[in-house]
Amino acid sequence: MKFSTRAEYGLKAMVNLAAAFPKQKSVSQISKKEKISSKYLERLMGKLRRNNLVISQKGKSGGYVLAKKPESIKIGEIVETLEGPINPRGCRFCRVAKKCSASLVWNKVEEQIKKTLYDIKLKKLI
Amino acid sequence: MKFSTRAEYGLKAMVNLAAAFPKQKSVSQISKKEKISSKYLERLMGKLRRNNLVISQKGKSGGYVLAKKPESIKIGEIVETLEGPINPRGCRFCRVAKKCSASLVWNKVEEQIKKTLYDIKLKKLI
DNA sequence: TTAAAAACATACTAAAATAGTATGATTTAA
DNA sequence: TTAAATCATACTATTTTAGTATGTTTTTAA
Repeated sequence: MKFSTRAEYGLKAMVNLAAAFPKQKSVSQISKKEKISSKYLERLMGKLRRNNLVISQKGKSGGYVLAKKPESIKIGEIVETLEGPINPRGCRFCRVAKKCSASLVWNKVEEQIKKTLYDIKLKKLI
Repeated sequence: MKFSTRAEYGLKAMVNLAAAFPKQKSVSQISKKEKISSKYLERLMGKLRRNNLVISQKGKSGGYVLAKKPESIKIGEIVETLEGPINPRGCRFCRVAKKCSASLVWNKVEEQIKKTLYDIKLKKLI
């Protein structure tokens, strides 16, 4: 039961952008600072852009800016963008038939994780 | 961010044993009921046994019994036995140096998940 | 005008985790 | 004494994740 490292990488990148906000930062700046493979981070930024969490500017002296203010970006948005939906256990049987005995547990956990992640705003992590 | 299916399988098996408690049940009975590969389930039961959550009886008409009453077995014990410790993100840098910006998030999530899983008792899932 | 530095796209490879199988030994009650 | 159970361990297959490679496109600053 772990988050993937891409969630960690992406979150760190977003914290960097939050600290620079409303100025932009390039992938190479962030990757140096956080010691993340820049090519890998580039791809993660693409996902964040397609999910409207950041805005990119191409060309020399380009980079990324947050698409919204740091205080209105929820950590949950970032994590779910990079990892896919938080869904602690999607029991294949539960969906077609009645709920299984375990679903009470998974649902409760899902609720708690989401509550936590959507309650914390990016600004808090700067 | 998901639990593994072995956690699901193991939990279902434990619910079966809880329903039968204090009688025992064999792996083949449980695997048929829950449609889980019996060989795979066998191995999971081994883990649960080594963690003192169930007691086994070998030989013909053998099987497994819960080692404790269903109302005193916490779901967290089962899940952590099968999946390893709940540790949403063990940032390798955080351990050696100061906390990184993300650790506030992971710690909060860890706390919430553990609270949830250790609060629910096996008896509730029967 | 042009070269450098950035985003963007996509295919590929490597590594790790997970699920599941195979084989067989040991135990015990019917 | 045999059938049915646990137990142990090694192996294989699949899936997910991380990371690399090879470019193309865009834009600005020199």
